[in-house]
Amino acid sequence: MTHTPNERIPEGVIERLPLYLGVLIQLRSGGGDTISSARLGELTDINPAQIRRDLTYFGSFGKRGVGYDITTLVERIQRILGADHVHRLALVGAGHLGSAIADYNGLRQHGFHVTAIFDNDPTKIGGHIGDILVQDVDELERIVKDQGIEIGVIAVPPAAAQVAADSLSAAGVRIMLNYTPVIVRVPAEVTLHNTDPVHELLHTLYYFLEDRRRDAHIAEVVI
Amino acid sequence: MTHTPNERIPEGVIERLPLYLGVLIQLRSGGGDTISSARLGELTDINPAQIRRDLTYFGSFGKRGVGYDITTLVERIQRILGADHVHRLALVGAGHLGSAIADYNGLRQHGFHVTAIFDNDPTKIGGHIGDILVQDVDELERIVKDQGIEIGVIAVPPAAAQVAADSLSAAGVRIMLNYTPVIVRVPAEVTLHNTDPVHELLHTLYYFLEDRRRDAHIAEVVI
DNA sequence: TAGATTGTTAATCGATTAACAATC
DNA sequence: TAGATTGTTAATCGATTAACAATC
Repeated sequence: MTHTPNERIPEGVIERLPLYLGVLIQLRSGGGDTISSARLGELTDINPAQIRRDLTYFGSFGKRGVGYDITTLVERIQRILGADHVHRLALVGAGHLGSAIADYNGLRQHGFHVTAIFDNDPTKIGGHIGDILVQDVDELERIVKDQGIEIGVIAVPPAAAQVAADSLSAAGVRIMLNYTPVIVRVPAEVTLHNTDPVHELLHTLYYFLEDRRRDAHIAEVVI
Repeated sequence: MTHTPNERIPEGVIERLPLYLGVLIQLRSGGGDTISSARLGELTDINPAQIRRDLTYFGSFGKRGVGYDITTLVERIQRILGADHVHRLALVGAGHLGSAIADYNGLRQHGFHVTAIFDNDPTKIGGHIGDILVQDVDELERIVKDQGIEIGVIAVPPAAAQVAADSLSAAGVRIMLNYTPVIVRVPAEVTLHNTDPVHELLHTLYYFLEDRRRDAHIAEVVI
């Protein structure tokens, strides 16, 4: 074991682990027992050498000549990512986006339990999403503290994003997902992740256009 | 101009451009006229040298000693990303997620027009989301072709994801966003982007836990 | 002219991958 | 033993950043 636990783990590794995990869980439920890095590479479109390299940051989980035991690998990756514990989650915003997130079964499968939902719209407060009560944002700080909620998901209109982030910070939440296009400011102790469908569309569009430009260029050269 | 148009552009650059664009549009609507890379760096948490480097892949848009003209820079980045044209978009899935995307104003601001929405649920077909009619997925291929839709967004339950992708491919869609945890297979000519909230949560959780582990370690050393 | 800030180079840093010895 | 596949090294490749000359 040359593995140094204090070595810095590249960001890319942490982005790929959830991908491996998803495929492995699917394989496990399909009754698979072992898998090679070559096969996992095919299923995820990732270079097998990279998969092996990624895993060795955390230890050696495979058997030479055989491959990786799927169940063991799932457990190891879950432990690495913190998905071996239940994490309570508060949703701010009970609109369509909030509902979509609350209804998404994948969360619970990975230990993320939506425990509270907040909104400021009196017509929504008191209602339910699934079987979770929608509560007043004014109660957020108290309820989040009481229930020991660690994660906040911001699914409100853009204008309300910063306020939501501030309430969550005040309530002691240290992990936030922001589904708003707004750049939200949070204290240093908060780990924040932003997702904006527009960014993803623009990003994808660029690569599509680049392909088309390249094809056009080739056509030109041929003519 | 040392700028070689055929030089390969790093992925990271294309991920940052939409971020710059968002901030610049905000600044423009706030009445700003020029901005320095230093200031833009503060607003986006990105190193100013990197911002300048990123932009020079596409030309030199600034004035030494002055900075960048905001309006010009917005237009340049929009052109680079393809956001200077209207792109028609079809939404597959009229549930909460589909509704959230259809209602999101940011899309239209960047030239993405949701032109058609499809579902297979008879109770949804014939209804409206905003002012867009929900149509039968069986009609997808014909309608997408007729309307010249270029982009497909998959917002269906996981079990229906591959079918949705296949229909979109058959209809000639070359850009897809998959909001499903399923790994969807598409022909080589399709540019696909995947988003899964679970991946984002796991990713964010890891960094949070890492911080906490580091703090614990420091505390240990101090004691 | 003095001050500011870009554009660009070169150095540094980090991530990916090919190759192969270890070993099941 | 022969075949397979990991774990690990070292080479390659690519991205970030500091530094500074160019120039507004």
